[in-house]
Amino acid sequence: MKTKDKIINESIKLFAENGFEGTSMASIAKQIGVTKPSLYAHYENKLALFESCLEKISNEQIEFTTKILKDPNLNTAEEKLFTLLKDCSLMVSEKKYSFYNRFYFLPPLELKEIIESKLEKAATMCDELIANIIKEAVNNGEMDEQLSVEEIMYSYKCLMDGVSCRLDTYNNFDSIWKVFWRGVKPL
Amino acid sequence: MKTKDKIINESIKLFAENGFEGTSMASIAKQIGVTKPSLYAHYENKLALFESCLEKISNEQIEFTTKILKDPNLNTAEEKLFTLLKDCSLMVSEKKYSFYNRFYFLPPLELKEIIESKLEKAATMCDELIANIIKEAVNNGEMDEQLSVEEIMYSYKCLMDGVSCRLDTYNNFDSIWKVFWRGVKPL
DNA sequence: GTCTATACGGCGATAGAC
DNA sequence: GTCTATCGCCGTATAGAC
Repeated sequence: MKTKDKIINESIKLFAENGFEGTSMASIAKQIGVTKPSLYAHYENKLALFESCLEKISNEQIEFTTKILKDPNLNTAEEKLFTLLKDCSLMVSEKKYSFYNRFYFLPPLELKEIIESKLEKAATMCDELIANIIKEAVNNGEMDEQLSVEEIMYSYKCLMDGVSCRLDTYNNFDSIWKVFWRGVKPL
Repeated sequence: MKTKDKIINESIKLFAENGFEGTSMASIAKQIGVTKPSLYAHYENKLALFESCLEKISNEQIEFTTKILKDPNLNTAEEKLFTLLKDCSLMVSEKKYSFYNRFYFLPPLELKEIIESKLEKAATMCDELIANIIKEAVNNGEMDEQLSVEEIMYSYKCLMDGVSCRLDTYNNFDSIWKVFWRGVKPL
């Protein structure tokens, strides 16, 4: 792997674990096995490096969500949405989704606008994909037509936020899913 | 208000907004209108100040949860749990619950153990209070007896985590609550 | 592109006068 | 208890040799 790619990959992990201010250029360099100034040969400064991380994570998030929700092996909305919930949570342990969550939920004030602008596209696209699944499920009777798409959407996204901010507590998703599904299926 | 109390109150807000490393002693001093060394007359160092914040927040969290769940004006489990969910979320904008969440969900690695030990009591006590409400509701038929207390507990706590980590998205709690309650009430 | 050496600023913390 | 002045450290970032 090229140095530039190593830098990005390790930076994502370190930023996810320690935050922006908690991650020093020295610690990134050490992790890769180069010296600090080498980083500046590939990225103008710390902020530029961080922005590249945001872009990579944003693209991966879209790719990941699309792959699951358009997977031909997953037939029902229930299968698709459950798999997405579970896999997002598993991604937290790979330090990728936790990067997304950390900076989405708790952006450092001075980076807030940059982060929002870089992650907005992923957030919008993923929301749209999920909304389409829900619409279809309401129409074909898999979910209760007495509920609006917005109501289901808010609930599902709340589950996603909940499970992804505290992984260890939710090693068993089945309970959470059971209650949610009782709530959205036709009575 | 005494200087010592001013320090704690402003520190909680600043730590909640900017994290531990993102909050300098200088910024706390400036916010209060004193100089940096004055802080050290009241707290031994930055960590000791932070630990005092943790203790205050932990106590307030217990007090707050107890007040709602034991409120004689709230009669049903549904009223109590809905009120708790909503008010926790509103507390985020007062920078108190967001302090709790920030350090509970994303503790800086070197402070992880200290934070857990200081917030453990609040977490355990609040969980117990909630579990009792749920048990009672399952027993008196307000919730479906085919669901276990654990299943409902996981789901409710997931909602709490979800709504409190992203306040702006959930200004309308009714949708989320509607789906949850359909999920737990008797069929 | 990578290194050694270094500039410069902000940080936590302290000394000592009032 | 509060201040001014200052220390030592570590952070980002750069200069310049190889």
